[in-house]
Amino acid sequence: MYRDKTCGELRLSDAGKPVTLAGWVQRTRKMGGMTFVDVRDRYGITQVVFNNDTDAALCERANKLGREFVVQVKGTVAERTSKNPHLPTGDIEIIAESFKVLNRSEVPPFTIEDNTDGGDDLRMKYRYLDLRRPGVRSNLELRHRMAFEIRRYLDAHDFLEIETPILVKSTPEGARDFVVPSRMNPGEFYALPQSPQLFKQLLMVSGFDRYFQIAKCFRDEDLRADRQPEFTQIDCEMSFVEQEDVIRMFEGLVKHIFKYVKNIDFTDPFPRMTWNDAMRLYGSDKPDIRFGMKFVELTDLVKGHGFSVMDDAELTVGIAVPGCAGYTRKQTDELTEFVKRPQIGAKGLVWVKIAEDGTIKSSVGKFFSDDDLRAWAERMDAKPGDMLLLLSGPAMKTRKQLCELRLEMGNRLGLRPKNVFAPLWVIDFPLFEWDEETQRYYAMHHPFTSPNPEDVPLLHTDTGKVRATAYDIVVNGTELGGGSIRIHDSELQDTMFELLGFTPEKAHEQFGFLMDAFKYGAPPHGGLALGFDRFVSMLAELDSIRDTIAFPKNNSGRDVMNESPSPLDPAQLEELNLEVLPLKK
RNA sequence: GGUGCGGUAGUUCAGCCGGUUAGAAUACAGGCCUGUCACGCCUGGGGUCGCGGGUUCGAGUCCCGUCCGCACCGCCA
Repeated sequence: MYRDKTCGELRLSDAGKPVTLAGWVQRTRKMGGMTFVDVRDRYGITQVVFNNDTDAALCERANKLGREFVVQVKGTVAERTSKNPHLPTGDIEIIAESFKVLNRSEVPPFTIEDNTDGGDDLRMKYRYLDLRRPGVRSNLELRHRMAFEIRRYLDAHDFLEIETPILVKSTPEGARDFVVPSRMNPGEFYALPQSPQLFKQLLMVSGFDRYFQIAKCFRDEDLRADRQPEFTQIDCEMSFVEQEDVIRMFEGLVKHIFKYVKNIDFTDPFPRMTWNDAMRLYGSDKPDIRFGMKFVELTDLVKGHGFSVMDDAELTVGIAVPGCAGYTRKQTDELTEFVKRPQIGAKGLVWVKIAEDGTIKSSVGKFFSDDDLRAWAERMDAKPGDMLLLLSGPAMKTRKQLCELRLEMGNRLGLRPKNVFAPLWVIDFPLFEWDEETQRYYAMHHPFTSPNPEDVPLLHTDTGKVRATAYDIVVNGTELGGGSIRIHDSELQDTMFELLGFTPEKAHEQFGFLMDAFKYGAPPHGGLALGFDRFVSMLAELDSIRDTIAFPKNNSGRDVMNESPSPLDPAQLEELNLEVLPLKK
């Protein structure tokens, strides 16, 4: 036994007890005649005190301890004469009687503290040291706790946790696959799953009724702060359910997590919004409803005043920004620059300031009278002191641009606090999405999503209008997860493949096993998957999912700690019957 | 594939319109200090200014290229 207590558990009531602690040296403070050593483990920090009067040789040895040395300390718990209220163990200290250096440490390249002096890159290179920091550790503790509560909730609702394969068949639809060569089958490849979608549907055919898995998924696409090439989904599927059943079950799960992990109670049902409304009112299929500034369309009001930008535009749409009538020229210029950035791509921005005294200033005074502008303000329900911001252009593009501007204004006004959570179901997604480039329809969700039964007659006549039985759960403008009721009828599935441009042969080649399975009594079924990393980062109030993952990849998909990916040994390539082409310049 | 920002002591950063010996903080080492807990004080060591080229009498600074990191757009059914 290296220890009988941890560095986080001793309290005043333990005073007088002999203890043995083990941990890392957080810091030493040499006061001359005495030396304080903070010893840290996963559970906390305990101060150990060495006194020159008591044991000069021991104190001298303690003075030689460096940061992150691993030590074992034997001593007696004692009440401190000067307590530290910032530390749970701050009422006591260990009066050292002996100690052993279990291992030495080189000076770490950054400080092992919450406010570390290390940059992201360096922290990733020495991730094992970074993980010693309390902040990162508590993120992983939160992650564990959430996984535990997810299992507890789903188990209580009769879900079975079933593992599905990691080596699967490659499907060119959707995201790019990570690919694994098969040695035993030269020239053939597995793919890593983008999700266990097909397997969970097969489990429903097998009668498992309720399945879940906290599943690793893989997508070979470019990364972002909230996107990793391997990530984790809470993947679920249920039989004999309709949309309402799935929504109820997983609203319950999300509420359960908030309650038991964050102690936040959502008493009311989560609000719901159709995809159409989300696009019209927020310009996004994942609106952040922590704050207002809903879109108001002004196309009819602004036409015919000689302002060609608005006259020619398919859509003019605006938001009323509360309390910003005092914005300076510099600030409105900044906003104009913001929307003109290539990432957003607006041509310009129209602003109207409605001062508290009712006077109006705008960037379009040449074309519109104050009365015209007051009519805008009225429709937008703007109050004195507000500023209107308007964009014009092609409808969908302009909505997307205004969505970015709305979020920017929300940030500027502090309306997006990380500790406030606003969940929302977005429903009635379109089933298909038209792609201009390839001139064909794609499944907006995936090809197994069932159409809304009311819209089935439109499948061939008005394909783009068909709604899906699909739903997303959105929290604070982040897509936390989504799902759908699946097609369980092989005839309808054939129709879907046909509309998506699959020949029967192609469909059979890729999804034949699923279509075959559906011939043998597939129950009606549906499900949902939640992005676990995002969920954790949301509850940890982080912007990036990186610090919710023990060993994440960097922006270019590299693990800078172990320097992967890396070239293969020629012998390995030979064995796999593979050849690497010369790299393109 | 594209856009923006960044790369200077171990680390985080400053370094102006190109100018003489490149700074600060922190970390580290040595010394002093008996109640500290971001201890304090004194001293010290520490730099291929990412890399390559160019302009110039002279480049950390300007230009071109390149590599790396971060954020974003495209992409992510």
